[in-house]
Amino acid sequence: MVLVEDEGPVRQAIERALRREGMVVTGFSDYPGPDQVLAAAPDLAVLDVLLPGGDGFELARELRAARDLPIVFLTARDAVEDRLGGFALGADDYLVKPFALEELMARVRAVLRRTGRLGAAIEAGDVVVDEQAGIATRAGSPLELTPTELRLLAYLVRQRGLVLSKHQLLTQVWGYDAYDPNVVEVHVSALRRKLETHGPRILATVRGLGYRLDPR
Amino acid sequence: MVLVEDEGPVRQAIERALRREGMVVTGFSDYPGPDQVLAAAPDLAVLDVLLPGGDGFELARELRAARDLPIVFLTARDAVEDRLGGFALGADDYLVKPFALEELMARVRAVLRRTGRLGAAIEAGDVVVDEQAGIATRAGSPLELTPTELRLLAYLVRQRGLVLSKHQLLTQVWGYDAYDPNVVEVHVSALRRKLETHGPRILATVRGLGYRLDPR
DNA sequence: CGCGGTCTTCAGCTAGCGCTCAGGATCAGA
DNA sequence: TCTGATCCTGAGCGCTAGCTGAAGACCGCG
Repeated sequence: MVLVEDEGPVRQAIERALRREGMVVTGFSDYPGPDQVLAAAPDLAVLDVLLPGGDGFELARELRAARDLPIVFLTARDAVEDRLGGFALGADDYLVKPFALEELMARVRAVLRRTGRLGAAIEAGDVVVDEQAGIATRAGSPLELTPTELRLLAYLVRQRGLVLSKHQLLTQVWGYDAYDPNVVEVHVSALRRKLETHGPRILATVRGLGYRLDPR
Repeated sequence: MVLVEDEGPVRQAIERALRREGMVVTGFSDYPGPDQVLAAAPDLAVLDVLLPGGDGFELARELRAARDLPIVFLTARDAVEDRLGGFALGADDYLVKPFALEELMARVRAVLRRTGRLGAAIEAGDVVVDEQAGIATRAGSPLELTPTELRLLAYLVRQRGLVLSKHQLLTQVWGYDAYDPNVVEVHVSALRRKLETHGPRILATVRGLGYRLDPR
């Protein structure tokens, strides 16, 4: 991950957010040479278009010439119209300032997923989940999970150790707005049954708060 | 948590919702000085953009200059276009009014999680509380606390060394308006029983005034 | 159109939790 | 030492969160 953005606070906020997702971030505050960028061996570059000492589009062109690197642009409003010709130049996505950090995160994830550079298996204790492959195992034994159970388990594994409210699970795993706690309860129940055929309970209920996956 | 919102009912609703999530909320109904805000040592600020006597953006700029504080804006629809343009990014997230409370909660949680300020355990002496994980320990041993006891302990830890009146605890921990001192007494009693299985008394009664957690 | 698999809804049950109450202990002041 | 106020705490009760089996809704597929 390479990030080029001249405004300090903005850059820091984005860096923190990306690191939070487990990415390795190299930040530049001024126009770097293509060699500097490529030295970081990034999977993705996030470039501000307006840079002191250079132009994000020009940098992108040079990077693209060197190797196939997904690029997301950050642009000021008026820059869009003029230069969007540069979109043809191979931006995988772009955001118009101002944007919420959440928005950028979503785009970055999407681009990485699309370009197949987003990680494979994740694990917590003896539980391994490969969402891409649709496979989950515990202590080496495969778990026969339904799609929903797999997404649920994957989310729990990613957030292991944290209490996740049912509402949070509904929005994150199901994409629901409505709040029907029982849906979660039923799937947790089913997931536990399958998990616990291969070991002790690791998916704990925290009454009044939600659930927590305890890695061991 | 600092919340700046001039409409009383809206502010109260948000405050209650945030407190239910275990956050300590300081609310302002009119434009506060940056010093006032920072005095609350917040992990996050939720700012209305349109304020009597000032401008949420200006406040945000001052806060950001003083320290690295995540900020979520509440904006009226037309305000977005006009004003947010100049502001570029800087906001960790923003919501356009009207919005569902749940929506705000989700954003706040997301921002806190991302900025790593949630799940950071707080401690006083040998007592450690991780509200995000729903776990509290004393001298390394886990305390089996009910949700209410956990919230109570977390608040006490955050305000360690200060005398907290029962009324204050009721409003901050329970979100009550009514005043039934016995409710607090009963829960303090239960909390002490659990705390004191792993060490001496650290939760002192200050007769006529309230309680105080004495770290050591 | 029927079938298998999956997800959701429903309803009954259980147990933990928070609150109220009351009796006793403790404290401060006279 | 007496007295009233304050605080502590065990006991009990109602409520609700959570669990789960079963039935109904839904969906893709042949």
